[in-house]
Amino acid sequence: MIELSTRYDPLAIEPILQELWSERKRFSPSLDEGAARFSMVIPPPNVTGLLHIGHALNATLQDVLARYKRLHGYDVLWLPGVDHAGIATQFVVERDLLSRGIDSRTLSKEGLIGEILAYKERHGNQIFSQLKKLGASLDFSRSRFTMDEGFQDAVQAVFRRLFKEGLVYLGDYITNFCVRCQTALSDLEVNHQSEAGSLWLIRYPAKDRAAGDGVVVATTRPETMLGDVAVAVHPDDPRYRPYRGGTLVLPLVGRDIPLVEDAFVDPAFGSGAVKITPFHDFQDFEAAKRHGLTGIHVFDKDGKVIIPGPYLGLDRFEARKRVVEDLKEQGLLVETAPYEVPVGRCYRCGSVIEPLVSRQWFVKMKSLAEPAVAAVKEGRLRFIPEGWVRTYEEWMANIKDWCISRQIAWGHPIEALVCRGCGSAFLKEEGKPGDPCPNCTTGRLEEETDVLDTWFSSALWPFATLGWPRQTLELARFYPTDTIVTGFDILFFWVARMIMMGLKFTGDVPFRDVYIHALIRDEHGQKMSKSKGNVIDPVDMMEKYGTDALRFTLAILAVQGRDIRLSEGRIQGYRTFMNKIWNLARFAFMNAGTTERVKHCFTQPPAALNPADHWILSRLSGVVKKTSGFLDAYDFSGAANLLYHFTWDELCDWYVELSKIPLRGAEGDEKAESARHTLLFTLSCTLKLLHPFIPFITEHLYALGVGNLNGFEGAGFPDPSAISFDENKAEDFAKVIGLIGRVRTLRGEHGLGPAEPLEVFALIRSVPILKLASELKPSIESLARCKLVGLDERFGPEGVWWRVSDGTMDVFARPLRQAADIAAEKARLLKEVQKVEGEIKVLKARLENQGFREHAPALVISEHIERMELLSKKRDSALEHIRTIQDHDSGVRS
RNA sequence: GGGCGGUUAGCUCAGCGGUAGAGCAUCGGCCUUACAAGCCGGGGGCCAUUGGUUCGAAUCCAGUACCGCCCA
Repeated sequence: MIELSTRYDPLAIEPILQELWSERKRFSPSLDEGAARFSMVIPPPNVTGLLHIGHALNATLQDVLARYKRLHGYDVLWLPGVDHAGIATQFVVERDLLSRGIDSRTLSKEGLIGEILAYKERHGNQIFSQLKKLGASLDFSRSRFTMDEGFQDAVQAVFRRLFKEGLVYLGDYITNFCVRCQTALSDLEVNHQSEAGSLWLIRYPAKDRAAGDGVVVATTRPETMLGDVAVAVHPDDPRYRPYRGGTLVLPLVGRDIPLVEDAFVDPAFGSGAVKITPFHDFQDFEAAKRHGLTGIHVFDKDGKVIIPGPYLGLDRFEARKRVVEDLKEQGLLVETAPYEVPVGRCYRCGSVIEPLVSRQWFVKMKSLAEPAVAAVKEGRLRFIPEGWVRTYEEWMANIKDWCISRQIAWGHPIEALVCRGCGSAFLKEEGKPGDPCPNCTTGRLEEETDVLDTWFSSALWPFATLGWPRQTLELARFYPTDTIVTGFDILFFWVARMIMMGLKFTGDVPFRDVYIHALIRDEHGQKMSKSKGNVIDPVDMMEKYGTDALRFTLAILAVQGRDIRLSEGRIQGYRTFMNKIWNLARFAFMNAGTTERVKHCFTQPPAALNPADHWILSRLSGVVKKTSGFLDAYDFSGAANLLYHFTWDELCDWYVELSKIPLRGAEGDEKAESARHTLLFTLSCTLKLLHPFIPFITEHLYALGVGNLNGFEGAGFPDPSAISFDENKAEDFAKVIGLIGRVRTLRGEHGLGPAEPLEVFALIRSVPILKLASELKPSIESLARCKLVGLDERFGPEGVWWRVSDGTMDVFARPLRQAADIAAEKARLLKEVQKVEGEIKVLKARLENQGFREHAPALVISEHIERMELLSKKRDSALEHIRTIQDHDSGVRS
């Protein structure tokens, strides 16, 4: 006999299974040609990263899919890996060095890379062991790293081809520059937000006019005025007509600058006149181009002023203070007003971004974006939920060239030679450093020292991890992958770029389905952050409540199209569900006898069935189909909810209780045998259904049941067509459940404790159900805690009873040790009549409505009529009963 | 400024044309030998607001208000 403790202790079984799973390489694909394949790649976390709750959600959902597909017989590859995360990793290591008193700027590039590699050795790949702890069924033998050797080949092959096709170019443009990280960033790597600041109004005197005459310019960044080359106003703005074509004198500098007209100026902003600083503002850069103006560099890469004069060498923010002071002194500062200023900050370190003009590498995006949009339009690739298609298309339609060069040490090198003079670029093999530039007379070729944006390599993830550019077996079998599961925060960074690169370099989409899940917030909808102290650490949760409880919580909360609010209480709540499952198995095993018999019942559907067996198998069969439906549609929450309620409300609360009666039968008793078999079989199917969500407890229990450590290996998903039962019997049985429920309600509503003896009489107007109720007398008496004293098809009992009806069946009950309280019963019945009559009124009005009878579907009308009849009978029964007890009452009194 | 989403029970959320649901919380009764991390029963909602479409709207459409996110 299999014995279990009374409480489920996850910590006692999880480590053992984890160990077993990795030892046996259970999660490597068989590569069996005969089997259908299913593949996913994990969104690679940062190499030095730790598992946070978002990773836990992401990995849980993928694991549900992977395990579900394995149960369905697919040859599954779920491939793990990590991302080198250039800026983020270098940032972390530099901070670590600084805490040890080392300034990374004093190190050579090689020295810094050495430090990063050392750090990676110390802290890297921790996330893999955390993913194993989570039960993620990844094939760790195929782990990849975006900087590993094969990946380097892929990155360089892609760069080379894009370069040869003219899709990569080197140019002087304004880009977002982080003065802390000392590198250019792409548009996406800047977080834009509003911050409290000021709007300054500054008078720019008009040249050759009376003192005090001039144009008042509005700006949020006065320090950049040192590099102003013009002032712009809207062409239709009447306020500035008099200054048209005029010249202004730039304050503090004394340089002459023109007044230009440009429709990009918003007349409602400040004074309606803005300064043009081409080299430190994106809009101004474009405007200057339109007006043929040349820009002036104000700041260097450290954010310090480089213009000779009193401000030389000052930091941006210091320069701002000094400029404002000086303007005030000269009487040119008209006004300072509080203003919400749009500020761009580095998404890694949070420093204020400085737009700078510099020579950077770019990828031309337009021709890459077009096929990527078409792939979605043509349905070769789906977004789930599909609402994201619009966001995707919007971004793709307005896509800008992608700045891919980064001035950091940690990343894939840009293997190119550049001429500092004319800005020409060549592939590495086209020359060598020191060669004279073929395109100009003066320059010499130098090796490019910039590295590629991390996302450049991440964009190749789905195919580079499978061996591309080599034509490997894995690539042939598992590409395109089936599904990618990710958060919407990296839709542009990553998903869109993978689609573009996949199409460009493999000729096919990188995945068929993109499942986009929500971000996790705390229970009040706040973003989790260390500074707020509201972070829920998945590893803590696994240790406290068990991994399955955490996974189940995440899955059941994963509703499409809404943020997930997570509280520890929810996880605690689902821990009780794990305990419920444990005890369900405990009960089943307790009553099962030998392990041989358990194994048989676990794997073979029962043939001989009791009435309750028909019912639970019918329910089970429906649940199997619905679970598949939910999971095929990525409705994780729907599936988890369904399984939760089936397991708890139907299997545990009803079937287990019902099975106790036949299970009391002696050894060899047929009814006992059927119940035992059905219970064990239903348990085994339920474990399979739940397994994708909660792999540890289910595998442990299943392995015990079948007496085989390999658990679900080769078990297969429950097959509804193999479960036979009689649907009519199942439906009749549901009525008997209703009868029991009605007795319980009467007992509860009259405040009668479960120990108080109760007599019950049932008036059932259906012969088959009446017969079934008679057959199930012991079950009814046990579950409703009563004595069933009578069953009749036509007449109720004599005397004073409580009575409740659902229209088809009237249930009478009365306490044995006390008189039935007539006043209370009357009050209860009156309340019921009132409620029922309210409903009848609504139904009647609808049925009498001509339009309803003409337009509503026949089924809906017949349902209304049926319901109306039931309610009427219910009401009549109650009214009749009120009369009966009244008569009796007056009879007693007279 | 453009786009997207939300507003349903005290809290957190399902439902998305045909009788308003769940979990938690709450109230009443139970240690009924699988489970007190449990069992049985109950109460609680003009489905933000205004219009429209429809025989019928929490559900579809439009506007409004508030909340949130993304892009400029």
